Amino acid sequence: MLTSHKRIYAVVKRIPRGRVATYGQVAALAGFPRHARLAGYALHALREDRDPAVPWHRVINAQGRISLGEFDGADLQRELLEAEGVLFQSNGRVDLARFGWKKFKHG
DNA sequence: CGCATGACCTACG
DNA sequence: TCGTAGGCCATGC
Repeated sequence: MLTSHKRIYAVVKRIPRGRVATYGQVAALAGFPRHARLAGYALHALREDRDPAVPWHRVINAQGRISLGEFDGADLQRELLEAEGVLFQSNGRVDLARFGWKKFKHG
Protein backbone atom coordinates (compact mmCIF):
# COMPACT_ATOMS: atom_id res chain seq x y z
CA MET A 1 0.00 0.00 0.00
CA LEU A 2 1.37 3.41 -0.97
CA THR A 3 1.95 6.11 1.63
CA SER A 4 -0.18 8.57 -0.30
CA HIS A 5 -3.02 6.06 -0.19
CA LYS A 6 -2.65 5.63 3.54
CA ARG A 7 -2.97 9.38 4.03
CA ILE A 8 -6.09 9.38 1.88
CA TYR A 9 -7.59 6.52 3.86
CA ALA A 10 -6.74 8.26 7.14
CA VAL A 11 -8.76 11.28 6.08
CA VAL A 12 -11.67 9.20 4.81
CA LYS A 13 -11.79 7.46 8.18
CA ARG A 14 -12.30 10.88 9.77
CA ILE A 15 -15.47 11.57 7.82
CA PRO A 16 -18.32 11.58 10.37
CA ARG A 17 -21.16 9.14 9.97
CA GLY A 18 -24.03 10.62 8.01
CA ARG A 19 -21.77 13.06 6.17
CA VAL A 20 -20.07 12.96 2.81
CA ALA A 21 -16.90 14.51 1.40
CA THR A 22 -15.69 15.17 -2.11
CA TYR A 23 -12.58 13.66 -3.66
CA GLY A 24 -10.96 17.06 -3.83
CA GLN A 25 -11.70 17.75 -0.17
CA VAL A 26 -10.28 14.42 0.93
CA ALA A 27 -7.15 14.95 -1.15
CA ALA A 28 -6.69 18.45 0.23
CA LEU A 29 -7.08 17.37 3.85
CA ALA A 30 -4.65 14.52 3.20
CA GLY A 31 -2.08 17.05 2.12
CA PHE A 32 -2.59 16.86 -1.64
CA PRO A 33 -4.48 19.97 -2.76
CA ARG A 34 -5.61 20.00 -6.40
CA HIS A 35 -5.10 16.26 -6.55
CA ALA A 36 -8.63 14.94 -6.54
CA ARG A 37 -7.71 12.20 -8.97
CA LEU A 38 -5.22 10.88 -6.46
CA ALA A 39 -8.03 10.44 -3.96
CA GLY A 40 -10.12 8.72 -6.58
CA TYR A 41 -7.28 6.44 -7.51
CA ALA A 42 -6.55 5.65 -3.86
CA LEU A 43 -10.17 4.64 -3.30
CA HIS A 44 -10.06 2.60 -6.45
CA ALA A 45 -7.02 0.78 -5.09
CA LEU A 46 -8.95 0.29 -1.87
CA ARG A 47 -10.74 -2.54 -3.64
CA GLU A 48 -7.54 -4.52 -3.36
CA ASP A 49 -6.24 -3.04 -0.13
CA ARG A 50 -9.46 -4.17 1.51
CA ASP A 51 -9.55 -2.04 4.63
CA PRO A 52 -13.11 -2.30 6.00
CA ALA A 53 -12.36 0.59 8.37
CA VAL A 54 -12.40 3.01 5.43
CA PRO A 55 -15.89 4.40 4.80
CA TRP A 56 -15.32 4.75 1.06
CA HIS A 57 -19.05 5.26 0.47
CA ARG A 58 -18.83 8.69 2.12
CA VAL A 59 -16.71 10.00 -0.71
CA ILE A 60 -18.50 11.37 -3.77
CA ASN A 61 -17.66 13.90 -6.47
CA ALA A 62 -18.02 17.68 -6.22
CA GLN A 63 -21.38 17.54 -7.95
CA GLY A 64 -22.90 15.45 -5.19
CA ARG A 65 -23.05 12.47 -7.50
CA ILE A 66 -21.72 8.95 -7.23
CA SER A 67 -18.82 8.38 -9.57
CA LEU A 68 -19.23 4.64 -9.62
CA GLY A 69 -20.85 2.46 -12.24
CA GLU A 70 -23.85 0.30 -11.41
CA PHE A 71 -21.70 -2.79 -11.43
CA ASP A 72 -18.96 -1.16 -9.39
CA GLY A 73 -20.93 -0.61 -6.22
CA ALA A 74 -22.86 2.58 -6.93
CA ASP A 75 -26.06 0.96 -5.72
CA LEU A 76 -24.35 -0.27 -2.57
CA GLN A 77 -22.85 3.15 -1.92
CA ARG A 78 -26.25 4.79 -2.10
CA GLU A 79 -27.74 2.23 0.25
CA LEU A 80 -24.96 2.69 2.79
CA LEU A 81 -25.38 6.47 2.70
CA GLU A 82 -29.14 6.32 3.04
CA ALA A 83 -28.66 3.95 5.96
CA GLU A 84 -26.64 6.69 7.66
CA GLY A 85 -29.26 9.32 7.01
CA VAL A 86 -27.86 10.90 3.88
CA LEU A 87 -30.78 11.80 1.67
CA PHE A 88 -30.67 11.71 -2.12
CA GLN A 89 -32.61 14.30 -4.09
CA SER A 90 -34.96 13.36 -6.88
CA ASN A 91 -32.23 14.22 -9.36
CA GLY A 92 -30.03 11.56 -7.80
CA ARG A 93 -27.70 14.01 -6.13
CA VAL A 94 -26.74 14.72 -2.52
CA ASP A 95 -27.08 18.23 -1.13
CA LEU A 96 -23.48 18.92 -0.20
CA ALA A 97 -24.51 22.12 1.56
CA ARG A 98 -26.43 19.91 3.97
CA PHE A 99 -24.55 16.64 4.16
CA GLY A 100 -21.14 17.84 3.10
CA TRP A 101 -18.33 17.42 5.59
CA LYS A 102 -17.90 21.01 6.71
CA LYS A 103 -14.96 20.87 9.05
CA PHE A 104 -14.95 24.58 9.81
CA LYS A 105 -18.63 25.05 10.29
CA HIS A 106 -20.84 24.15 13.18
CA GLY A 107 -23.85 22.74 11.37
C1' DC B 1 10.05 8.27 -21.45
C1' DG B 2 5.71 8.20 -24.24
C1' DC B 3 0.84 6.88 -24.48
C1' DA B 4 -3.74 5.64 -22.75
C1' DT B 5 -6.95 5.25 -18.97
C1' DG B 6 -9.24 6.40 -14.60
C1' DA B 7 -14.31 6.10 -8.27
C1' DC B 8 -11.79 14.01 -10.35
C1' DC B 9 -12.29 19.39 -10.61
C1' DT B 10 -13.19 23.80 -12.74
C1' DA B 11 -14.61 26.66 -16.57
C1' DC B 12 -17.11 27.60 -20.83
C1' DG B 13 -20.87 27.13 -24.30
C1' DT C 1 -28.04 18.49 -19.09
C1' DC C 2 -24.24 17.31 -22.01
C1' DG C 3 -19.86 17.91 -24.40
C1' DT C 4 -15.27 19.90 -24.68
C1' DA C 5 -10.84 21.46 -22.84
C1' DG C 6 -6.94 22.00 -19.50
C1' DG C 7 -4.89 20.54 -15.17
C1' DC C 8 -3.56 17.33 -11.78
C1' DC C 9 -1.19 12.15 -10.51
C1' DA C 10 -0.80 6.78 -10.43
C1' DT C 11 -0.83 2.61 -12.99
C1' DG C 12 -0.10 -0.52 -16.96
C1' DC C 13 1.87 -1.46 -21.53
